[in-house]
Amino acid sequence: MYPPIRLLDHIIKGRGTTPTRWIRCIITRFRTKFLNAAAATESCTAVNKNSHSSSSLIVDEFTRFCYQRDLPRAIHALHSMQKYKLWADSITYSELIQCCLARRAIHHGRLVHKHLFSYGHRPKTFLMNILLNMYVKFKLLEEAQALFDQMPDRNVVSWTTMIAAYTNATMLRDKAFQFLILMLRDGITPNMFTYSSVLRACNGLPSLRQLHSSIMKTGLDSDVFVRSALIDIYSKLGELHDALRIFNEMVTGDLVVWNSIIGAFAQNTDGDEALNLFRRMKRAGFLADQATLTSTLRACTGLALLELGRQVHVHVLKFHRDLILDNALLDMYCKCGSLKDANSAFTRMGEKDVISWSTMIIGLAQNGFSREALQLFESMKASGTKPNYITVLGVLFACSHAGLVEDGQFYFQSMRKCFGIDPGREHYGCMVDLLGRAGKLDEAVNLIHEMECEPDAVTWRTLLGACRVHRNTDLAIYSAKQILNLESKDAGTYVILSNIYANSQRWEDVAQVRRVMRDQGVRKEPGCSWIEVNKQIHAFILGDMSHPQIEAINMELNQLIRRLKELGYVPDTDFVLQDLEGEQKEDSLSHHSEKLAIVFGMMSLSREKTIRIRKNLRICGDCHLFAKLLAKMEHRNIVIRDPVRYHHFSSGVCSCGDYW
DNA sequence: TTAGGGTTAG
Repeated sequence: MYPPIRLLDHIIKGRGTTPTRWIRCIITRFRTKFLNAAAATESCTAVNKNSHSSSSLIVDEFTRFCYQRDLPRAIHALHSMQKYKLWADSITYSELIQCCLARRAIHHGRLVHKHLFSYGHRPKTFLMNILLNMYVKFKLLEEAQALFDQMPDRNVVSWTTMIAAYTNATMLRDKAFQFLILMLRDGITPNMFTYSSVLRACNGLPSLRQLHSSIMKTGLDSDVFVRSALIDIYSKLGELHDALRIFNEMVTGDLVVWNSIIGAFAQNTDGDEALNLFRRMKRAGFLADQATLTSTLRACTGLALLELGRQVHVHVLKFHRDLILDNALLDMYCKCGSLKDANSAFTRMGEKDVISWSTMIIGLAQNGFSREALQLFESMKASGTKPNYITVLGVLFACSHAGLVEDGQFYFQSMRKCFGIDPGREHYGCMVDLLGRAGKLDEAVNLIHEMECEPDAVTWRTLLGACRVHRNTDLAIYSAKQILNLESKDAGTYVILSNIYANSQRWEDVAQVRRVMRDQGVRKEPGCSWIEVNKQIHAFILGDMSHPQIEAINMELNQLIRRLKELGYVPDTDFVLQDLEGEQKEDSLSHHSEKLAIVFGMMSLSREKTIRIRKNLRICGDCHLFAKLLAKMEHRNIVIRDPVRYHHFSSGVCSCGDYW
């Protein structure tokens, strides 16, 4: 027998002493934890031998059922106690309430609450806190608040429970701060529990810095919970330097703090740093858990590192099924453009939630399988999973990227009625895209004017993109001006505007745009493409000659272009964003970063391997044509991921059907 | 004896 149990048995059997009910409960609880329910029952029976009154028997029986976690019997016994106006001790009730929580039995929880307050009886603060926590965990904040208002004595736990409750309710985060102030006015000192909760409620740097300095004064910033909350909130507010500084100041880690900092970089699209930290963590001797792997997968997803992602997948298999991790794995395969792996991961999932379905729908749509995405959406509805804001966005995205105008309009018009989702700015954006791509520019403009919320720069950029495709100069200039009113330093828009003027030979306007760009210090982000070869990431930037094999790559590229021209390839110079002429125009196109990356991939990877490229800007028409023809001529599979979607090139065609 | 931090889809 576990040694402390012997000692407890010694106490229980008593040598003449009768343990108080409180001690007996502790013993029963101890036995439940370390032995089993039968042993707990045995110790209750041992206690009962000393009890003679029937009321004591009823209470003891209730106690036993509570510790055995036999909810129906415990509730049944509770009714008897209620009839005889009997009460058990606080710890027994706390066991019962925890049991109600675990079984999601709110009805029984409310019954216990009623019992505790019947006949003018008032439970201790400790027990009221347990009840408070129960309502919070059931997300019944109004009931929690009502109970809190009734409490004659509120201690630091009562206040912290409410603060944590409001922090978790995103819409009510301001209340968490108000409660901290009220708590201080009430003379209650916050502790590490309070701070680790309230930190997440900070919505801006000033409030965070102020709170951080109060925490520093108490010295509680050394607490690991407070520290990881600090790292997390600084990174969520985009202050990664502060997050990393707090992390580095730490003397010893624990796993969650590592997870905080890895998650911070993975979410802030700095996957490289996240992966570096992951390696550092492993060197420091920590074993990754589900949260670590989820963040690591997200970093792979952001960087489109399929091979590394597959390695993480091997680690994932060592763990029990975890829905969040499974979803991250699914997204990784979708975003790395490997739909085959994504499909098998999706099929193998034990449990699927709205995120799993949405990830797969969006993944299919982005990879050019719009019809399949819509079919999956129908299966999702049939499975009983309710679509949300993002699911519908994925569905509309699928329609707009395949020119399915009627389907898109149907889903858009029925989303409120069928799924109870109000169309947001992003849904309108998808519709503007859908109509714009299909050449229905007037309808797209009308829709923008009908929007229930203000259009933003993204909405206008969508329209501008459609204007470029359908060569509507006037509307393009109008859209560009709308964008620049909202975002005066948007480099891409200036470049497009100057290009539109150049195509219309309006050289004075071109000069004017260039002048504004110079005066405002606007610089266009250079095109950059990445490719993973032998676990190394190779970056190609337009105009950058630093890659060690750049000369060989350029020679190979020029040769390929010559051979493609013999087969009828004509560079599409419409995409040149400068007012250059003839040969020069063609030359600036021929060194777009994705072309360099593709050629490098061809030189480095065996023919059966897919060449996978990720790039920071959208692919231009000329590179698209180049990739299609090259895929055919060289019998290669090429996948290019741009910031919006994927292009799978094979046998001279692209999965996007030249519609993007 | 009760309360706290990190992980997934646009």
